Amino acid sequence: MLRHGILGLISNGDKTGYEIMTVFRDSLRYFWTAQTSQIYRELQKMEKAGWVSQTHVPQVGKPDKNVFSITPAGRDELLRWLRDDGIPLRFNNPLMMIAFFMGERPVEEGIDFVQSVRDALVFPDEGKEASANADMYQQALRNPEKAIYWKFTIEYGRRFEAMQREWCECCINELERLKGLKDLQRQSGASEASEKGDWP
Amino acid sequence: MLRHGILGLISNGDKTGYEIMTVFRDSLRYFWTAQTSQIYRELQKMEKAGWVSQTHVPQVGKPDKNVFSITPAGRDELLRWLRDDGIPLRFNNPLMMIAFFMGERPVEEGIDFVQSVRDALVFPDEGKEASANADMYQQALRNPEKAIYWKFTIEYGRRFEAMQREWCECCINELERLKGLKDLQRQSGASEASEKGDWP
DNA sequence: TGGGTCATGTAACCTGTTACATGATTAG
DNA sequence: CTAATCATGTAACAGGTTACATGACCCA
Repeated sequence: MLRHGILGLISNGDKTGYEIMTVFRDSLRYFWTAQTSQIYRELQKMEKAGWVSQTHVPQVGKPDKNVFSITPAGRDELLRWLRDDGIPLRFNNPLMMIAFFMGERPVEEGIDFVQSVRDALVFPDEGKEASANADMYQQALRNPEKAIYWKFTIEYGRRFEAMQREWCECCINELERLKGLKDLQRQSGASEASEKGDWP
Repeated sequence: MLRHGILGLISNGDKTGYEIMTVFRDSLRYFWTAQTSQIYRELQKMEKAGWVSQTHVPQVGKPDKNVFSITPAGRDELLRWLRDDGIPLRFNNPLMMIAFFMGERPVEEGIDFVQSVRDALVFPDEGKEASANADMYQQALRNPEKAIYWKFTIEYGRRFEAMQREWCECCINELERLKGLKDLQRQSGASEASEKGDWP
């Protein structure tokens, strides 16, 4: 996955490992993270596979750099990947792994947990995003066919975050109700209550 | 993550590696997958860490089994994890990685791609789910405080899938519009058109 | 003078995937 | 008779994380 992601970035113009790192950090971070160590390792493997070629560029006042360019074989591989590698729909979600076992803790702490999740959800300011990666936006103006998919991934992130926020609100409501029920039970003896959800 | 997930499962009752595998396969698969090879490896590490203890149980007519039980130290670790390990909100999404570079292909193939994504989204039938893991549902009846979180994770899956389906529909609409625009440009010379999205 | 940016990586480790191996019982 | 279920793993590889190391230049 990362290997092909890097290949896709280089296909939009030659890049150094450092530049690739900044694109992941500033633009793709909402769906993928990558450490420099991993990027440099993948670049070496890609060169061995013949997908990219490397040029050493001496610089003055800055460290020298290694610029990577895509080869014809790399272009073939990029298209093969996009065509043939299938659709990955299920991926591990560590947030749900934790949520699944939250019943081990008291209800009050469960409410705190879901509230922290909700508060941590802040979708990026579009103005900031634009300035963070100005050259991507420049390219987009010249190439609407690529820009449309970049917009799609941003939109996906926006919707995902909205969905999660709504989910948090419903969870908090249900947990508050359960808490109220438990408080009642602690005061009186035994009691029954209707168990109906908030869910549509 | 997986290590603590396994610990959580064992905390709800002693289990063999095989049983843990079936729970991941039948119930947790919507947010986490795990291979048997990985489960057995983690169990050995957990025993070395003192989180679980292992008992060899000879059987007749079936292979012998190793049953794992949680230790007091394991219970402490489970609660520590749930309390202190922070909230993981960003995780790599391979679907978006592919979508981001789909502009390398012709618009028609982009439409096919998004349609395949949409068609591959099928949320599990709740009736089937219930029968797949009958003992979990039995436990849920006796323990509503745990059951509520299990319901939350299922609900998250349902909402996530609905969100993705809507996203696909919007993408298809926009791509069809772009395709129409390109067809027009191919017929006549140059032309302008308003670039406004479907997005709210 | 101290922190940020540009620019490169290595080493060790942890986590996840794929492929292989065994072997009895049971249900169709 | 054949496929699935129960039940255990190992080995090799691929992918991701953490920590460390270097060094000049520029801005406050």
